[in-house]
Amino acid sequence: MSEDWDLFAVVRSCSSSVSTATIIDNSRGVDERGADRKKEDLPPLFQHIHGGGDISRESSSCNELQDSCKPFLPVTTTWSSPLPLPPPPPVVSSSPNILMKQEQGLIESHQDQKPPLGVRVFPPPKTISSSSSVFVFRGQRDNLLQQQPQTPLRSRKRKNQQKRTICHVTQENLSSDMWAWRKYGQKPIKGSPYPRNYYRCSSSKGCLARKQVERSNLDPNIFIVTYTGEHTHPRPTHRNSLAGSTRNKSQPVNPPPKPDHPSGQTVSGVKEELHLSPTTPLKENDDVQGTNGEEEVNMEDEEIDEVEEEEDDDDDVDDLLIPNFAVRDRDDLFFAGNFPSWSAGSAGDGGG
DNA sequence: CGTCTTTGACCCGCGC
DNA sequence: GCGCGGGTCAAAGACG
Repeated sequence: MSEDWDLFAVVRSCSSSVSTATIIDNSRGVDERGADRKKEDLPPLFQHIHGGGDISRESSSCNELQDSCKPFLPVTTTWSSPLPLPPPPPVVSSSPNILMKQEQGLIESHQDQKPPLGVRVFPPPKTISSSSSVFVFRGQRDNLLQQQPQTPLRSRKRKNQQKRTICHVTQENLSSDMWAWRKYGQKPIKGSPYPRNYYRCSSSKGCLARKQVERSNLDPNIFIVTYTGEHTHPRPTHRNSLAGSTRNKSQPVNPPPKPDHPSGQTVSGVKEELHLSPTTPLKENDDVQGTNGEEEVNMEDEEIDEVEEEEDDDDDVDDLLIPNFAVRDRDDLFFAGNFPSWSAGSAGDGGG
């Protein structure tokens, strides 16, 4: 039962088979998990979980997200805005419509618009549409950027306070993250048969970037990756192969803490795919975005550029809606400290 | 030796 | 104000 979670430990490395990646911005203020949760087979392409709007804008914010999700980004850049969203503010994901509790089970495909192949569009969650639930993250972005010096020992900015970027990825993509993550906790989530794993960036000691990985109760094949905080260091060109990096072979993966799920859904059936370890060394051809692999995802860099700037203006919206494809190597820009030159390759990941 | 994983406990935010 | 749940810390063990 818990073996599966070993996979979660897989936050990085692995094959670069980026096929399914859903990036959505969610706010934990909603409790829609009961929704129809229609679990449809996610297309081999990466899915986009949010209803329309200017992708350019939505994708703007999440710098970190971009970075983290980048690996998940498929080369296919399909986008569609099926939802008649109101004129999105000049900011990133200010549209409540785009926010959804994917993890909660709000996933629904807006087939009406017939999104491009591989693209999954989700209608604006009715519940979430309430500004109350949607804007829980308001003003957090700033905090994140400044909280570093102020962050108490336990920077537990509540859910509604932290900027969170949610990505839905398949197991395959799960490990496509180039960042070095270190697991620091695991907790059973109420309402979900699967526990949530907590990772923090181990590339740098002071890095505030965190990552949560949990299996979607809707589709066990989908993993919900939530990124929080920002990396305070340049993106590693290569994963540091630390001492215990590859220890997933026979590790007693933390068993899924008694599934709260009434259904008693078993994690089995997915374990097969879980063999990766969060610290698995990155493969050369994997994504190694630090150097050139990122190039693969470069589709509309320029567009991204614009968006990024816009996001800057936006204080209210901390939620990041980053379209998978939107993610590019522009990440360097979003580093807390801006490392214009780290792109050279000597990111000093080892602890730069 | 250094780093990572696992696990229990603690702390705190949020809802009632 | 209380309880629940989530997020984080810290210690022990394990691996390369």
